[in-house]
Amino acid sequence: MNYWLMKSEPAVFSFQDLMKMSPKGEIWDGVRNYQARNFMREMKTGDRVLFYHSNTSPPGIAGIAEVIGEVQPDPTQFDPSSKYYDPKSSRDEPRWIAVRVRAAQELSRTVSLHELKTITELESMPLVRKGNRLSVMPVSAKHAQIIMDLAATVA
DNA sequence: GCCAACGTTGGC
DNA sequence: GCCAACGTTGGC
Repeated sequence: MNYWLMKSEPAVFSFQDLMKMSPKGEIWDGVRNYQARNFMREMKTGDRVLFYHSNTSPPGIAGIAEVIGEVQPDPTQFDPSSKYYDPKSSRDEPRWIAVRVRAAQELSRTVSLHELKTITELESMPLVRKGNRLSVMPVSAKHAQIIMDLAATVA
């Protein structure tokens, strides 16, 4: 079982929104970055996802989600009415993929980016590095555990 | 709203 | 293949 981090703007889709979708979860589509896509390809059922709220105040880890089902072609790439439509993609050779996730664990509090930046052991996390814009990234089991332990403590 | 960082596009 | 121009992300 591997850990990942995925970013979402809570004004668009929040962890609370995902919880409302239980137990079916929601398809995570619209990823249009090759590096992020390549990470998604490695996702397996049961993998855990740190659900990160971006573009909000404060940004931070809002909950834990879980990958369910296999990685699949992102249906929005074939839909001309979707803002994620990609005319260069084809059903024979889909360019983009999506994955279904569901809420797995509610955290007792959000762990803010600011707080993560104060933890020495998390210095090597891409997330806390300046200028990082990747929306999907792997997280080591050790880092994931540190973050979940943090969430269980009082801020 | 600002802007740094980064990815993509396309002319050459 | 280079790189300027442009668009997007996302913290602040």
